[in-house]
Amino acid sequence: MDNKRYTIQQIAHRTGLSIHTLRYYEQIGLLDPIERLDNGHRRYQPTDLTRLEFLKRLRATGMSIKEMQYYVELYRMGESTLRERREILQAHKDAILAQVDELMDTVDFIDMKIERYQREEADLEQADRSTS
Amino acid sequence: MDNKRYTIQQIAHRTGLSIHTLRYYEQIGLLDPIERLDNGHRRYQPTDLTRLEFLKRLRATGMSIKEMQYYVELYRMGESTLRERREILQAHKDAILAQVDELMDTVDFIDMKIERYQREEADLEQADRSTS
DNA sequence: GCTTGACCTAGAGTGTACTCTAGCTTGTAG
DNA sequence: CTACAAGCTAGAGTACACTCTAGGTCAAGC
Repeated sequence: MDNKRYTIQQIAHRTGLSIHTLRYYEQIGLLDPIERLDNGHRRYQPTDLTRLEFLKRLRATGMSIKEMQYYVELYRMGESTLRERREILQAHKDAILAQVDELMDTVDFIDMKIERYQREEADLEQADRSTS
Repeated sequence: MDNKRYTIQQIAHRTGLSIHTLRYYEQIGLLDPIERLDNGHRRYQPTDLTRLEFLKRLRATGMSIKEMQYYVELYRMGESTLRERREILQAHKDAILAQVDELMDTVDFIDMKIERYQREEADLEQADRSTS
């Protein structure tokens, strides 16, 4: 059941990445060289899709391309790098949690500002009514 | 008590923004023109600091410079834009909460991967012990 | 009077991550 | 046979948000 193959277009749809980006990711080594048909067209495998979904999550949570390249490089080196890869993931998780903290602080901050604005808007309407 | 003034360097320290960035933010209109000494040196007021801290939060939570410029423009137009400013803040808050959801999903995802790695590391050690 | 350090402006340069273009090949449908 | 869609490569271009440089002014300290 690992025999499915996808065109670059299908992968673009499934991942939400552009065709350009998919070729770019392969070029910079985030993906292993993709299997080709005789005419040179790429045929992606399910494992490529899995990798892309993982990479997409890392990117979306602020990991840089450079860091992802390093991670993938370790992955290629095999099980001797398991520990370092785990440490990278743990560090990234910590970074995400710190991000969440900052985001939630700002949510509180914005909430206060919104409340202030709502009071001011109400005051304004009040003033309007009394002058009309 | 609104009579304090700060040099650009002091503001850089307090906000964590670089001197370059402070001048840049003023140039693109995120700050109102800063008060100057006779020799042309900027003297920042507490209100400038407040604005910067607000802008810094918006940036850190993913608002683009363009959006911030628009917000500041509305602010300059006075109370007639209160409602639109509130709506912008509410939309930004929603965007932040969506971001937090995605971040937390990825934390779960990474946690699973870390656990898997830990099991694999343990297995490896086991194998090591039995062959040594 | 000279050096030093903080500041100034205008404009050029940088890093990151894509994103697009030109020119080409190939497979299928009419 | 031709048109068209999908794909290919190498390399150029873009958007964003800074970041830095060159060349200058100015005030204070030795």
